[in-house]
Amino acid sequence: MVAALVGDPARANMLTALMNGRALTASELAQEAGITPQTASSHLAKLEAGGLLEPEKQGRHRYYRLTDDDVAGVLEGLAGLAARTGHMRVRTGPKDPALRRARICYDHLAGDLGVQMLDSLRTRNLVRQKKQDIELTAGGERFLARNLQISPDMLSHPRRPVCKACLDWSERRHHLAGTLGAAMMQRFAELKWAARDATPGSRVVNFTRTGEKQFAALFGSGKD
Amino acid sequence: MVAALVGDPARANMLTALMNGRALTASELAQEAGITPQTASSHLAKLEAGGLLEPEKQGRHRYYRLTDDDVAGVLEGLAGLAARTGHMRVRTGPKDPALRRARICYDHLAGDLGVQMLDSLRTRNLVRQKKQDIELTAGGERFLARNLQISPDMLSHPRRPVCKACLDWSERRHHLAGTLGAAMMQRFAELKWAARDATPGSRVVNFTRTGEKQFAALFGSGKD
DNA sequence: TTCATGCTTCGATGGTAGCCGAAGCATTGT
DNA sequence: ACAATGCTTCGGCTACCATCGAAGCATGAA
Repeated sequence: MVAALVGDPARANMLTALMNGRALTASELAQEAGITPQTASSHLAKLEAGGLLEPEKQGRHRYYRLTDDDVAGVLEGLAGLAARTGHMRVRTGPKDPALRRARICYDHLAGDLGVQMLDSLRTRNLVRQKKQDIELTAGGERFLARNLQISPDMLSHPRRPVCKACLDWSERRHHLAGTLGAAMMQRFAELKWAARDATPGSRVVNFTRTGEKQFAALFGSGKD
Repeated sequence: MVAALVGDPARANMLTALMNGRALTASELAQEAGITPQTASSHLAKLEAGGLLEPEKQGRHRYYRLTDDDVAGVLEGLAGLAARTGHMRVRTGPKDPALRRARICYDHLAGDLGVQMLDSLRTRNLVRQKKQDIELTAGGERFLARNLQISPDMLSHPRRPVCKACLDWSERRHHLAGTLGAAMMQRFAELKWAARDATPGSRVVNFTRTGEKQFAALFGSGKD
């Protein structure tokens, strides 16, 4: 089972080190986990067999990266659960500050800015949260149409909800997922407010200067 | 670490059995995992400490349920990853026929319809649930007076609460007990909407055709 | 009260998996 | 060719933890 793979501390440290989307060599991962290369080799083979990692040979190095964003998303969810109980592992969220600030979770915005955005939507009654479910209000629809040219009919999907609360790995609070979360992220990219980092596989989202200003104007809480 | 909890096969089986949102007793979970009760007890304590499960004591039974939708979501994500590598788990679906739909629990309605009724009351804010306790709202009192001719003073009792969440035997979710639950069931009988089955000792409740219609009109969720 | 049921705690056992040292390939550089 | 680096395989050791028997509580019923 997959969870058993993530359950081992050494492997968990390796996976956490890969959460920024970059690839690391086997020895780097060994050092990251505090184990010898031969032990790491065994772990990496298991992670690869479990479909969590994908290897890439380059010279005498062997680079490993997370298979895809689904894996990263699940790991983020696990980290979120762990954070709630205080039963956390040594590493608290991503150490990379850029990753902490804004990153891709599946297809929507996560990190500090992602949490901040949902907070803003909530306090201004653009969305309404009941228990786990979030729904768009009439005011929210107007807001989206006016400021981001997003209309409700773009958001309907047979099996996916428009809004969904997704537990944020680093912030330990919810950010916005669902078709709306995805659509907003896509709009940010189209407007050239933000773009995924050029490094292949990286999950960092870089905001442009004007993008940051516009984002703050729409979702800022005054202090940013 | 949370993943280590899910990683153990026995615990994984327990969690999978709880994925439908219903609650199961410790012994049922033990059987589900194929282990003895004392082993299960140890596992359940760990899952509870890890924040994945929440217990609910009822009589000499101890029911466990998943803490919230976040937990279920992460488990689903893990199952999704596992499914990609070819390792799937089968879903259990055996159980009884019409006793499951509607029956008497002490003196109130239980089964699918009982659970559905409480769900309906909750989503329409006719009752408010705080933790384990349920209380009738002002709108709920109006609703009862108008549709079932039940007034609040009929419900007061020295030792019994008006509303109480009772864990449903077949659905493993809450239905409504207390003096209100009893009064509503009694009213259903008086209105000839439903009656206990004729066979002695049977706990089945049979709804008449008109009763079923009326019940659905009051508490239906659209699909029934 | 006494009995039965459901669950937990205690203690001991065993299997499994992580771990490292040493040796074995593989690739690159001189 | 040889050496150096990076990674893997092998073997044995160790520690952890799931597991169960037996006994201890708690609750509900007779």
